[in-house]
Amino acid sequence: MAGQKVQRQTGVALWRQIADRIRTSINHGDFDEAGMVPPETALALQFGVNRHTIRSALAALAQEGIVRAVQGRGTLIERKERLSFPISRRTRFSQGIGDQVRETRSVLLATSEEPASTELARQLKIKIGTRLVRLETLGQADHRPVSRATSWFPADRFGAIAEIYRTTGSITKAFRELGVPDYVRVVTEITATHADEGDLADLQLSPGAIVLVAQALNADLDNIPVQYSISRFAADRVRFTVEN
Amino acid sequence: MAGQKVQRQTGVALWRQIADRIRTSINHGDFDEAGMVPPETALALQFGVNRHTIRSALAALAQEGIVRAVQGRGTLIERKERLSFPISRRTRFSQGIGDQVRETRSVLLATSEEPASTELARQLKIKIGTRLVRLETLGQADHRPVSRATSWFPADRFGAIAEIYRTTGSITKAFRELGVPDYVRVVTEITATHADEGDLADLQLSPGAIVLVAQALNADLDNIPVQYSISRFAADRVRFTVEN
DNA sequence: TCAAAATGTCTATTGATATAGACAACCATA
DNA sequence: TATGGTTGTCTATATCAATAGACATTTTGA
Repeated sequence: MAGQKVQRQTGVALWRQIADRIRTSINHGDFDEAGMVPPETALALQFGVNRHTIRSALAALAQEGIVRAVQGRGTLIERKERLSFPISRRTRFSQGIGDQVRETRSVLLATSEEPASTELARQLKIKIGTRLVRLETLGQADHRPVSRATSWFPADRFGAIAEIYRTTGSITKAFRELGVPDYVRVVTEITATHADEGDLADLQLSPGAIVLVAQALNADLDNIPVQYSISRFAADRVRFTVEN
Repeated sequence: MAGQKVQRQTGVALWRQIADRIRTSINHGDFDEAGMVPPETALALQFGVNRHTIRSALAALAQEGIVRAVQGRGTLIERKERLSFPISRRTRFSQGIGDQVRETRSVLLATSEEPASTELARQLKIKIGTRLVRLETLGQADHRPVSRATSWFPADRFGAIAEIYRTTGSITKAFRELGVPDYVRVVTEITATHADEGDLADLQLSPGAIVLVAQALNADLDNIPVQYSISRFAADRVRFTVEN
């Protein structure tokens, strides 16, 4: 694997490009045998840059907690992870990744009531201006933030959902208490974009990082829409799996 | 929309962060009424940076062909597009986006024959070392590159697929000629990452750009795997839609 | 036709990024 | 314990990124 090129004068510093590539390689398992990253001098040769530039890249990865440099020995890999997140008719946050991590948790960041916009009314198949409950939530796996989501629910049926969610930390349980024994995923739209200000804060990312955006519509068993949500996932921590 | 913050000293130049945000806004339709981007002075105020920094961002977008500055008038939006790409049991490249653009085309970049790696053997449910045909293809919509894909097919059944694909430009037709009247998508894995060197060239992207990566397995009607592919899409040009 | 508003161009200065080289400090092991 | 390989630190220099200000050029519309 000789001479991987990096692009200059593109507005993305070399150290950041290299940090992104090394992080990808770690997640891909390229250095699993040694359990550590190649020496700085080797990386400098490989990427065709100065050793100091490599050091900047590794310092950034150390800041993220991905590697740890030990003088005299080398740079050890501390953590590698990319959770597989299934998307199916029965998509649930905690269930889907439950067998991949020790602990999943969901935190309510904020909630409010607001009238349905044109777009939300179209998605939820209701009239514009219908009152909705909005929930801002943060999904965590083993105490590391994985996703942040904004969800809307018709207020007439689910006015109390925020309070129930706050105590149970589960949408599924909240639905059950409010007379929806089961629900299914109708459609999911997936895009990718750069992390915005909120992503950087909530998901603990660095600028230029990527988020996968999933816009989803859930309906009850009578096919009546019950939830529309926009979830943003740290792209280097998750992968979506669509089973057909 | 006042005072959107940009992050400093993160290895991503301010002009690039701002270019990415403006591109996203354009694709989101934020400036559709005017058909043009706000004045440079207004953007400078909004992002809290110098006007020259805004000009660098707009120059980058002009280079991509997304906007065009006209002295005395303003900066016009030239192009906005994000194709919707359905993922379902019957996912096909050209069919899926056929009604959204005037012309879709698929080009064969390269082909070769190679033995199955451990990973490919696992996916295609064959023995390691089984001979495979590898196809490198480029998908275009209205003469703009949208995706690049690497596909593998068992060589015993599909040894001639490269030649047929080269003339027809269609996997579906090639399958049909080789005795596979129909096929279905078994599973799709979706991730997002930064564009690599090949993406930049083939998809005409700039560094720091995002690609959506879809790893897919297709099987014939007897549920025997016929194709494993890794497709890379320019994230700002497509969106995946999962119908459940 | 003039003025306002917008983009285009130029100079100057500061801080971040990248290269280059040298050497210190530390670890593993022969 | 001596040696080779590794990370840590320092100085110096050149280029890119960002700010600041001034003014020219073009378009639009009052």
